[in-house]
Amino acid sequence: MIPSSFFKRPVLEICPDLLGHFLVTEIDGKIERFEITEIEAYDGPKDLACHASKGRTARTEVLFGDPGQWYVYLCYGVHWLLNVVTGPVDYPAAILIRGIGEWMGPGILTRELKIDRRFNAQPADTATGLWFEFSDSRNQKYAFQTSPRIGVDYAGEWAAKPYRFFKAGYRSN
DNA sequence: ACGATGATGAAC
DNA sequence: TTCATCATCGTA
Repeated sequence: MIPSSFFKRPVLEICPDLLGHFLVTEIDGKIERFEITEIEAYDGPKDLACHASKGRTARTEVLFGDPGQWYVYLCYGVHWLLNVVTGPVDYPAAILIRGIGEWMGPGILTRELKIDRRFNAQPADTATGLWFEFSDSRNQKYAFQTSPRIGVDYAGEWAAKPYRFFKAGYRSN
């Protein structure tokens, strides 16, 4: 299991290290592993695309909390989106999981993995039934590319920042 | 290109 | 309490 300490550092530093490793589910005793192929960084109070740019509210409280916890919210009233909170401590940032294995798209993967608000503010560990694992060693590096984030055109200059990370060949659009 | 569908934050 | 907005997706 990837320990919470892995997430206790700047989000832009974590993203390249997380690609290629695994998101793991345990549902009804059955364990499944999915390679992480596409993610996005949401980086702090000044990032207009980050929900925490609205400040500390009931919804964003988890972003200010412990690194390594899940942040799950309902998007467009339709899809649950899965994020993991990153550090540093008291700095509101997170990584959106956009593509895993065959499932491309942040709303599709949560539907397939039965992820909803039950996971919000829960730790990413085996007790929760949703966690990360290193594919080989924690220092394994995988080739990746970047692009602007998807669906955040409203965020001004922040919309153009290359905060989307994806493994080569796994670009979903 | 557009509608579904509901939580959220801000205004009133 | 009302209103605009929104880290998407399937159908057309």
